[in-house]
Amino acid sequence: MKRKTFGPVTSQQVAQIAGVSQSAVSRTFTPGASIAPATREKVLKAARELGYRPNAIARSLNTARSRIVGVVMSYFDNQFYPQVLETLAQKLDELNYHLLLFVGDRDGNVDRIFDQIMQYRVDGIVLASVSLSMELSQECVAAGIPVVLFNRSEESGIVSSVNSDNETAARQIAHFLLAGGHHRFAYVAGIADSSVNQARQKGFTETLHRQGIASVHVVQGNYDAEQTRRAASELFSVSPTPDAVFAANDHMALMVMDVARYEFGLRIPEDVSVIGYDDTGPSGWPSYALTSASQPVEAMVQATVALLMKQIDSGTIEPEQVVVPGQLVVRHSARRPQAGVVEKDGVSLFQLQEVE
Amino acid sequence: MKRKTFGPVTSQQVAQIAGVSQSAVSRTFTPGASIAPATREKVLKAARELGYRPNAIARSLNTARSRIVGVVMSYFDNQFYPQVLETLAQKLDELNYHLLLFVGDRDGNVDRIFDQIMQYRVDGIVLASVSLSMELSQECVAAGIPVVLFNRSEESGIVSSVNSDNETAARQIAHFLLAGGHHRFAYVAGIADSSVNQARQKGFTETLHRQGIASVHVVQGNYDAEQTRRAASELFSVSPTPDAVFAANDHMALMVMDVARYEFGLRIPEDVSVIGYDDTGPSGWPSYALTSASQPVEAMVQATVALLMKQIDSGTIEPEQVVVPGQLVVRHSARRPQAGVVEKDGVSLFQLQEVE
DNA sequence: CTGAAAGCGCTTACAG
DNA sequence: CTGAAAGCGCTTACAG
Repeated sequence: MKRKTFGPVTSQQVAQIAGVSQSAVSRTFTPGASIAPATREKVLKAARELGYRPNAIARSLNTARSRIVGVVMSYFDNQFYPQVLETLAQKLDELNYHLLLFVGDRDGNVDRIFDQIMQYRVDGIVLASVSLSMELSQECVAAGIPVVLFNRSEESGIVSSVNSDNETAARQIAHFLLAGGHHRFAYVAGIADSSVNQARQKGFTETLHRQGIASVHVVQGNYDAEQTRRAASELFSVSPTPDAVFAANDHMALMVMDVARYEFGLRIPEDVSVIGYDDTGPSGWPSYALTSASQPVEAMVQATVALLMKQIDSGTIEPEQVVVPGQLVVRHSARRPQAGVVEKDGVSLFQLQEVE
Repeated sequence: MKRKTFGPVTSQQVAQIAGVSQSAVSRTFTPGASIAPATREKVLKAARELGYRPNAIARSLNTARSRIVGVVMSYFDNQFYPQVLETLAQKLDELNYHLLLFVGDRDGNVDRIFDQIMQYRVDGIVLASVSLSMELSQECVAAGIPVVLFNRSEESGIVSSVNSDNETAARQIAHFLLAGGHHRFAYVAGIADSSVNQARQKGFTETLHRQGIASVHVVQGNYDAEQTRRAASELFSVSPTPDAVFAANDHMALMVMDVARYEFGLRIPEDVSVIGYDDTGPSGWPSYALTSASQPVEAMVQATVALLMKQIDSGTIEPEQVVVPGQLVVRHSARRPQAGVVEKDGVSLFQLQEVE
């Protein structure tokens, strides 16, 4: 019915040249399949001549395994995410899986993307910077597709997630600032209903309240550079001006530092201390030297991939919430407390002896 | 032979429920196929009930179009690339194409990656931060797979590429620095045999030589943070110290600025001017305010996608070398010349009246 | 170890 | 406009 055009080489063609059956060709390229060394050699030789590569698409159709993982990500200007993406691609590659990338609109228009992902019959999905609606989660479970939320979680607990210990870290930051002798606190929030923002805000403000701080000035940065600029301006415009600012992520914290220094002429940390969350590359740059709660990318990605593989291999989906511990990396953007900062492998960390 | 497990819903199942043939289901989901509205409705209803989505993998097998573009990228810590990736994913998505991401080893071990890419029968390939060997290029042409090199090129001209006008921009930078009254020039090189490095180095040094500058201190940053740190240290350690440094990209330029300021206590631009290339996000941050040659990501990606689509649609591969013009964005990391800097849409640009 | 053949889930001439 | 059927390039029981 159709005519064979001069497309890529097929196993059929290789078989012909090698003088074996098409099955033999297939077996040659299927690890563990039973094939005589001699046959194998003939096939490999012919394959080399023709430049044959097995068609992964066709393979997927039989095996019902695409070896593709769909990844939805946004906020590419926040270094944390590209770093995650790079690591994810590498770790998947090691397992011979591949990564189909989708960029999430910030509007959270997941449904359309989700539809696209599903069409490719991915073996698993990683959602970073976007959350999944209840409905879609259900559908994944029904379809038997593992999903893991990366750096976000869902209350229902119906879908797996990997996070750092946001609330604990935020509490630690509160104690760090308290111990550093600060008095007027501010919090630059991320998108209000994002799970990480909630956990960080909760840990921070609750701890402060418990320690007798009556109020925390909360402004919305929404993980967005421009909004953060405005939020920071507001922060430093109304008096009393804060002497300690915790931004829900580094991306916003760096912006806060720039606004403080270059628009308000404030010295950091003499006039105001700034702390972030993520410990991304730029935070370590001397111009910023941002004190920040680390999110161990390597460990978090490792956990993500492990979760995915476990579910793919077992064929069953048992949601798990993984929490990877992080550390408060102390640099120079915040006044240091007298005690509690320890040196470890060349970096300074804050060790909290929390007595709750 | 095989038993149907409870996987995703198939068109067959939808057909059964809708009481139509499987062909009808297929047509319903094939834009432009001839299908009666009434039939279509029945199918859509059944599809909705079952949560049916056409299997893109199976579709690819017939159409010999995967609607997948393979992208090889590295240097994720250089903001330029994530930005490119994000834009690329979005533009492809608009055309209903998808992006399979591969992370290139810095060793340039393209072959293995290439093999993987080919197995998925991608409709096109974008190589950013990695170049293709002659051999592989041939193989792509033979297989009829469009390839475009992004931000790099190949002498042979056998494969398409998209670049900014590296040499012109570098010449402009030389003139800018000359006009700014600098005398001792240095160049922080990227990987020596990368095409963009060569073009930038050539444009810069040749222009300087032609204007009577006897020597330019060239050090190797190799696009790598740590190597750049060392290179910068060397630069500022041997006297006479340069008063003008052009780094082959922003990523290195930022590092040079940090080393100059925080390790050598130099003031920028009073003691030394620094210029970069890419005009990425961090360059605009007040802490750096890096003067930099812009690479218009949007336009470059647009050109890349256009090239790809043209070749995919036509089925023929005619290599094209696209050069997108950029501009020298003037900020505060380099002394400004008396004349030539103009204000445009809120940014300062250097307009060269080159008299060659 | 090997080949013939069924089947994966679609698309698309073909004949109505 | 519609359905039956061939075919896309593989994998994998099955029977030797």
